[in-house]
Amino acid sequence: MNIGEIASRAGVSRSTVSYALSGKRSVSAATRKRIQDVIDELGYRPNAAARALKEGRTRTIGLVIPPASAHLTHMQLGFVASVVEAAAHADLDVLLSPSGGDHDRSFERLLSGGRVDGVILMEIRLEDSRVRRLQDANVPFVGIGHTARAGEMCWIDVDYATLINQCVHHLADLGHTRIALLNRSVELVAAGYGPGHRARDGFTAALAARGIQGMDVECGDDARAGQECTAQLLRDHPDITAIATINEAALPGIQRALEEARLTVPADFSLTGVVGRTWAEDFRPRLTAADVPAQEMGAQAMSLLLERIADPATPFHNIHLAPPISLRASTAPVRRRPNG
Amino acid sequence: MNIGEIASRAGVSRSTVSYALSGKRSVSAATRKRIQDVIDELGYRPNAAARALKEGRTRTIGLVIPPASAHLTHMQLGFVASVVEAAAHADLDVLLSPSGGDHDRSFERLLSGGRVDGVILMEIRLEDSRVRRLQDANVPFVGIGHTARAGEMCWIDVDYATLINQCVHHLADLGHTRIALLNRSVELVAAGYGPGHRARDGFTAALAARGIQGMDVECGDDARAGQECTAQLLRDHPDITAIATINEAALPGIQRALEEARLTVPADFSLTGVVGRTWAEDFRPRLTAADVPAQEMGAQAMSLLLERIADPATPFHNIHLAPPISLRASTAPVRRRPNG
DNA sequence: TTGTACGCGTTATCAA
DNA sequence: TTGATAACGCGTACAA
Repeated sequence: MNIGEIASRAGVSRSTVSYALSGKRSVSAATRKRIQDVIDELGYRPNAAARALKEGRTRTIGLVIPPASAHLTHMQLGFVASVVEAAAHADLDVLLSPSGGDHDRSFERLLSGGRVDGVILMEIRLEDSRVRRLQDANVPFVGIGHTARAGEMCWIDVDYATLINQCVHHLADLGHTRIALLNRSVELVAAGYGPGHRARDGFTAALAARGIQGMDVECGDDARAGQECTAQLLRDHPDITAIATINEAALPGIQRALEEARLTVPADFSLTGVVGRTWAEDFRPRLTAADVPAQEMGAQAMSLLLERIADPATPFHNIHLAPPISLRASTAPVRRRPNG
Repeated sequence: MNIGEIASRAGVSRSTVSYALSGKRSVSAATRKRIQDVIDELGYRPNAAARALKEGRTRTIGLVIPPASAHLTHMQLGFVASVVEAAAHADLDVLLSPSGGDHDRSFERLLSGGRVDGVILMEIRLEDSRVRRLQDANVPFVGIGHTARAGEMCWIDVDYATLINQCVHHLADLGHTRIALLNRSVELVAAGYGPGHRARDGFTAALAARGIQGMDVECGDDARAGQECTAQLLRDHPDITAIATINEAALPGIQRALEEARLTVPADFSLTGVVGRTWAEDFRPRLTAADVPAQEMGAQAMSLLLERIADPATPFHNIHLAPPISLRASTAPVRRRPNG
């Protein structure tokens, strides 16, 4: 079922069929209808490979996700979902590539096989070899997240430093003077995961500004780790009255540990941080937090990418989102605890 | 940077380069090394479109996921992750297609554009027009889930009927006589979502077998809905002592509602069902449940698909998984409640 | 080991 | 203005 088949059945030449489909030459209404009827009848669609070969573009974009994709957070999942949706909207297909290591076959295929017109890169490290590879391969790309050298690429990111900073100020305003930052996993932070580092920076800066004490704890990206870390934290520092976190997946565990310690949120203990919007609203009590608009970010990343694909000389746009902190029900003025 | 470039730089013909790469003809060691050196130096990779055009296969498989991809459950996410991983392992790329409605452009592109060698279809309904479309388009495919006519396609699925049946028997053995099934969302069940229907069938069958009473409740796929449904359920049927569920996303909400009702799991109330393994283990108390091995299922679906692609005449394999119920800490003998 | 036809859609060029 | 012809993109595999 190729264009020749359609042409002969419609009694026209192959090019006429092509022109009728693309509209790059006018075709008489009668002929066009005849062609369209045959196409509808046979369910013909141009072969993607042949078209890509000729046009030099694939109408496909690559989405590079973290390798341990089983552990995608809700926020990351929100990115994936919104990117896929935005792509579908632009009639683009999305090729998924789980990548991380340097010698990644699937990632290399994306780059040098001409499989995609552009790439969206997730979970970027401060030093990320994939960025260099993409630059060298001359593939248009946009990061969700960015490297240490902000100017070297086009990206959209959450301003974790500012947001965690604001969280701490909010807690300090409520009278909290012992605050913990529950960060992402040790491995991730050690690997130079930007949000982890920037959250820490914002945290210490705010602590210094307010002259209060805090501790910074790395925590695995799951509920169990959240529970253990929080329990440990409460044991080691019983005077803590609030936690700020960027570790979405740990939240249910944090909550369980607080319950086990007979601490009610927000009466006895305040909880805030940076999490995806739906997550914050689904949580009980509803979470006072900076709501990351994962949905819009994916869509924005896609439009940045389309712009780059259309004109690779476009200057690098850098979008640093600092969504306002939504006051909900998980923070309250500090209350002196029995033993505090 | 195409094969001709490599050929001329290595001083051989294009076909020699091709043979050196594919190994389908022997090439002298010296020549092969010369070619490989040039390839390594320039980072050449065969153009995917040209290769697909000639070979008639794309080395890409399509993964059709539910459209409202923002609401993927952990289990579904596990499928996606494991499929992507299995594909990467087989050096295949994965094209993601969010589909659901009948007029889905991305889905249609998969079918008739020759973009993929095969398709893995998720979230199948009892009557699913996409199955017919795939059959008509003659695209090898494997379902994670299956339609009402089991024999018409190749699939791998969780035997919800049997598992929920076993859950009820387990609860009945513990003395529970008032049990609720917390199903997936009304919309999903109304749309003919198989697991919802089969879970209900297994539920009513087991109730009848044990001569006990139960109620079947549909519940939205999120924590909030879980909380509301459970609260409502406890209000309407205060004599309920156990819930079985296939609604993973509702679990945190179920738990919150139980807590609010001052019911401790498992002392006052038993909770069980069919959920992804990691989810069951992360839950507190650890969930007695049929652990769906989402990871292995994705990998198995992929190998079924590879088999079908290799030989489309392969008889349809149907794999109905009924993983044993793992006894953990969320079910216990019924305890007469104050008002019960 | 090399030359070359082929797969298929697109588009420049030529013809009517 | 519309239709037909042929070349092109690139890797593969048969014939030489």
